[in-house]
Amino acid sequence: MGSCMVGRFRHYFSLTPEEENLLLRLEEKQIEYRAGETIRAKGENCDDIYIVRDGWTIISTQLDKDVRSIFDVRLNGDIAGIGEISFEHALYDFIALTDAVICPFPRDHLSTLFRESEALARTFYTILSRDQSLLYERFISLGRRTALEKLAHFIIEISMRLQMSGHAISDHFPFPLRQDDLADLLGLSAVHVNRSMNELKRHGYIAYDKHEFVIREYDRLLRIADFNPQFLHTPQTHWHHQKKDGADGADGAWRSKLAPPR
Amino acid sequence: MGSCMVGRFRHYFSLTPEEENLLLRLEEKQIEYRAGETIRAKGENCDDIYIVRDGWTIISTQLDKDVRSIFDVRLNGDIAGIGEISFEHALYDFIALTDAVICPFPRDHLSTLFRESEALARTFYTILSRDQSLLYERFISLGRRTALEKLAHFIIEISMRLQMSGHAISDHFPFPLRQDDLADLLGLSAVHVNRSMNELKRHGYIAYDKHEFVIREYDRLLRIADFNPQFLHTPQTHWHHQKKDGADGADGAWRSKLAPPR
DNA sequence: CGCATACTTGAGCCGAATCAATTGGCGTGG
DNA sequence: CCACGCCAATTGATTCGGCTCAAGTATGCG
Repeated sequence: MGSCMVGRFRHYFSLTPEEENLLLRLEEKQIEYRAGETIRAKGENCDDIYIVRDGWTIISTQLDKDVRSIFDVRLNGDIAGIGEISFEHALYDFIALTDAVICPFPRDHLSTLFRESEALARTFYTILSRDQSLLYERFISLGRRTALEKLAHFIIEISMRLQMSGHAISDHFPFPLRQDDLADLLGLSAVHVNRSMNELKRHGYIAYDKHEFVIREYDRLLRIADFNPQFLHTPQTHWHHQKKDGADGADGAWRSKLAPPR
Repeated sequence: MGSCMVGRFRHYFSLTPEEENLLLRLEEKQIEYRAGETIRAKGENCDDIYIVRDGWTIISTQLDKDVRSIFDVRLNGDIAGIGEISFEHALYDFIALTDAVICPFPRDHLSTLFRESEALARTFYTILSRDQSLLYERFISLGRRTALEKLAHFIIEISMRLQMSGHAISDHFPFPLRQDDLADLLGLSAVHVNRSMNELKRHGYIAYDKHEFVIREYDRLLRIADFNPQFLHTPQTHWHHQKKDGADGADGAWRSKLAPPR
């Protein structure tokens, strides 16, 4: 089996064998974690950067006995820990939500990689850049959206990220987040997450059983969430759902082209 | 007069003359904007990266006729636009709040700079890294803090950032944000910002006249905000306020050392 | 002086939090 | 195979922080 980074970078341009080797080096070491285990706790040494190779993980912090904040979900092919590169000790927790396979590598590998290949460096930036706009979009959720909108937006975000990282079907996917995880991620109470999720379900927009999630009315969700796919570098081909019920003035806004990396 | 980047980098290590020249190159071009002007609008070409040399600026987006979200305030010495490096068109607006001096430079300059000096590259990362933890901290505000806490936290953040970027006194500074800016930044309504600010004022924790801001009880604010200075790379010497009224169990938490950049 | 743009204050309402209790699945051990 | 306990999900009742609407006050500026 290959590397998940190689796959991801191929998303943007074709790699030379040397570049492929450089990337593979980042995933030389693989560590398995069980659901719930802490990959790297706040305060620990943070010389390493991580690639999530498999499983769902979160970056979070425990503010108090019973108040937590989750900053991000890191999935297959995502990078974690660059935000703390310049600190001596990690500022936040990095935790496996499900069983997970993680590839840690020393941060110096990055410098080497950048030195060896301009294209890799650029693509690395591309990915980091996407991650930041991801944060910005969740910012909007936290600051300016209702519970229903927050949930709709997050569900779509996840569905698209999963699809981009190789998950075949975008409207049917595993969803290991518990309701209190969603709460801490979206700035809600678990109780209210429950009510809102059930409202989405009752309307038939979504369905879920155990931790299998189904999006039944993609475009309805899109409209609720006012979702802007630009920030994910989503190629148009990923967008077939929007077609039906297309008589919508705001449509053009997200019928946008992929920004080609340069 | 020198470069604000040079000053900022010196904060972390001493520069060789060559490195200083590389940095100066980033600020070769300077453009002045008037308060309210848009430096770079959403949708525009974003080949440039910006250094804020003087003035207050924000990164924001207009979601609707009367709903806006502000992601960040960029001050003297801050960098803007790297988050969009990989996109063809800017995703967010970059706006001058006060009269401002901005130094745009082509993104390629960054690659050159990275190639020429390992130390500069690392410090650049240090700064970006701080910016991300800044975002994370505001995340906590948006998701898990009350209006009073949000305001207290933001006020302290700004006061410390200003001080770090050369502003002499940390508890007395200009504050050009209007109440509806604060609202859009912290996920509140302008009306509620008003009430909460006045509550802080009534208690005597802060004072402001026009756009001059005074922090009267720093440690009280710190306690309200549950502020963690670690994420700003704050050297201990900046911390004299905490001394008085020190009989506080949680004190040790933020009496932490600066993480030296490496 | 008159208009515009903040800021301020009050009244009423609503979304979401909190508290509390119940349900249902699932693993463990008897 | 059932009893027990745990934990997530669910549901109801109540409270509250913050929003909206609306009116009034500064302050500044052409």
